Amino acid sequence: MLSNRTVGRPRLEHRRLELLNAAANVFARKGFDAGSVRDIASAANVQPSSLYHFFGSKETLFEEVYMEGVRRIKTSVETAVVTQGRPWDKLEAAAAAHLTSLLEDDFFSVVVAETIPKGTSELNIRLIVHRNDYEKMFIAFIDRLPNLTNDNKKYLRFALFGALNATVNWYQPGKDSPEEIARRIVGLFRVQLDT
Amino acid sequence: MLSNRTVGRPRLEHRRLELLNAAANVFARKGFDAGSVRDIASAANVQPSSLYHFFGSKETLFEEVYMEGVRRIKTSVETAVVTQGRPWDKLEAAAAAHLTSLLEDDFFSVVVAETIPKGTSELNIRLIVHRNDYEKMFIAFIDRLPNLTNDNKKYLRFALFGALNATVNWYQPGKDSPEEIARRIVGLFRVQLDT
Amino acid sequence: MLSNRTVGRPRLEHRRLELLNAAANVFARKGFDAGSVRDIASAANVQPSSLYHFFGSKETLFEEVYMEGVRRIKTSVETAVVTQGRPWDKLEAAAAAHLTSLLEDDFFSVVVAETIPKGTSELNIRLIVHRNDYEKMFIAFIDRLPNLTNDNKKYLRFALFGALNATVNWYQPGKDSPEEIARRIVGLFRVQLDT
Amino acid sequence: MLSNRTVGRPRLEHRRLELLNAAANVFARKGFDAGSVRDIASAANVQPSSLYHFFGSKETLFEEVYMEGVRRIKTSVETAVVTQGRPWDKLEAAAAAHLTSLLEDDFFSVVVAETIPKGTSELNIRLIVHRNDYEKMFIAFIDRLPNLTNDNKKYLRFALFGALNATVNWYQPGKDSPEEIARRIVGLFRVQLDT
DNA sequence: CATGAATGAGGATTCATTCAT
DNA sequence: GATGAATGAATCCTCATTCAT
Repeated sequence: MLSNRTVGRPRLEHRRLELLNAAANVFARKGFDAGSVRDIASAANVQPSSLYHFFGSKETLFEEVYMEGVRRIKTSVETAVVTQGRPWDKLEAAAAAHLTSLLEDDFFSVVVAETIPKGTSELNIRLIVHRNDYEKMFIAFIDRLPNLTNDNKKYLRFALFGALNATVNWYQPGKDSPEEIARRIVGLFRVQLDT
Repeated sequence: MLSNRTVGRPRLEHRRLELLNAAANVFARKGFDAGSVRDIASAANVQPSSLYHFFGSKETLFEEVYMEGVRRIKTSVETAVVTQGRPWDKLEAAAAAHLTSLLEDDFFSVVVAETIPKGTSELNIRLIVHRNDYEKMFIAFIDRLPNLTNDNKKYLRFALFGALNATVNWYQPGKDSPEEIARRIVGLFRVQLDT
Repeated sequence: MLSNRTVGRPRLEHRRLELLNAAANVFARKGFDAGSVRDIASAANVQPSSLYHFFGSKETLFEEVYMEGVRRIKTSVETAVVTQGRPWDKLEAAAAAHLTSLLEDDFFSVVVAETIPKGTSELNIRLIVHRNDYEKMFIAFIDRLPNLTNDNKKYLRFALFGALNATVNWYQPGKDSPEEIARRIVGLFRVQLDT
Repeated sequence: MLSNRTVGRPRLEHRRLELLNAAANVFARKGFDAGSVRDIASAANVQPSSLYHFFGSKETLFEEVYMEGVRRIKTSVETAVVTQGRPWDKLEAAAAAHLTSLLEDDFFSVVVAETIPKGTSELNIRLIVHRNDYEKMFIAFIDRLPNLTNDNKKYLRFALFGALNATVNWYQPGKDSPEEIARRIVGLFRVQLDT
């Protein structure tokens, strides 16, 4: 027989996730500054004060959304990559997974893509750590590409990330799919070097 | 020989420009939402109410900063490009000018680079118009590149803009110069086709 | 016997009513424009921001005061009128009740009497609706007066309302009572026709 | 030959009158509190600071408008009255003139009719003095009515003023004319006593 | 005479957050 | 666990007014 307190847990986690979802939604649409605690609470059909049972502050709430976003992209990229053997194929698959997360309604990932933490506030520094955690994966993929100088690898990484994350600004749902976009963008870099 | 009709003006415009500079500075560092009118006023050693002598609202102030940013990048790109003859060289020179504006202390340009207007607020729609005005220039350069399908041109444009604008997130003043960065990034796309 | 379903409520409504009272007081003394949210808050020993817990805006707060004012006059007129049988007596009793509300410390009624909504702002249009709701009662009393043409009824109504509401400008507490004033004013119109 | 300084005067007075007109217009439409100095200045195509060449403050500007309003109604009532011989006819003519000023686009008179000064602010006390100056005229007309007790006279005055000034709230330009309205309203009081 | 520039006080409202219930 | 109430600081902006030019 299970004890009561483990029976109660899933309920709790469920509530937490609801709030997190609402927060992701709001932050993805409005950003950290313009997305208010009130917005989030009302999106979750809850009073603002209730949020503080689960999250210490707006900042930590944002951080949790951000971390969850990183986790999700990471997972989807990891999954996508295993089926590929050749380095450039791996990179392309990773890019496709990255874009799919970003462009198809996963608000958590959108928050990660749109929030480029700068400055030296404590929050931002923590966000950078989370983000790096993810970007390391890409660095690894790029590292294994053949025939590239270290410098080229560095610039390829920056350019690829910039190009991929910018898609949120021009992507149009009906048209080219995230996979297609990934193929085309990676293709721009790939042709010349993958010989 | 100077014309008479602008005598006296510079003084008047001077104050306006000071305030505009302060605003550019604040908006570049904090963004539209987090950059408050108070911040800007105190950066200009002025009372917040004084700003409203020159600008009708925070939004129009931001818009003016944005427009000035667009104007500056545009001018610097136009200037940089004339000395180049071959299409890829033109593009590289344009990218270099773009990055120089962005990365070297020109807050106006930074505002343009970091503000990617989305959504349908009236302000954002106006910003998009200003921005398109500038991007058209780049489209023209890319259009003249040889041996590229229309699709490739489209993706090249999106990827290049994404890669260039993302530099603000990782650029470090002491290291590679904007020109060098531009050369490397354009180089990633260039090699294969520019033969 | 009290029902259970409102147990606990009075406490909650109590606070709201306090604020409404403070607002009525301020609006009655200074009017809508000159009566500030700060005035009201400090009259209620509360922070201005606390008002927004109960009322969405200064306008809706005012509207609630106005509606409550209408409700109170209406109730007092309805009560006063039932004891009277003859049409002119009914009208006089109504006028007396109207003036009593207006002149004796009921800030809510004073707000109604002093705010003559004009113009086409959304607030004013709503106020007119509330006011008409009340004036309809008087129209009914006047309608039942004998020996009056429709035109005379119309002018009697306008003149009587004008005369009654203007009393707030000259009424002096120690002197003629509201009832006496009502009797005299109605008497001016009454003599000739009530035969 | 006229000296220069008397030649210049009319110009100045003309300007002053323009500003006064603009102020009357704004105050009539919005009232003292909601009508801002900016509103007035822009209605007069002038900078706010320019107003202070002619008027010491918003309050004194309002007071001048008010005084001018009183002067105008007074004049028009005086003129209207001379052609009448019988007391009730005089009163009716006065009421007609009063209403004509009020209802037909004379913003100055409207300000007087709509501003019922209360309270003990210095401005309001001065306004009351101006207003009394005018009301004395009406008191005189009423005083000469035959067969009325003093009390009746007092109430007649208050009621008549109330009824007349309230017309601004329901008057509709196309319908009954001010003269007609005056005739009807005075008629309500007149019939019974003018025998 | 007119005004552009500036101001400090105050306008209504929203903010993230706390806490007793 | 949830919330209604409250808060103080901050939000953008408007106010009437002053004064050097």
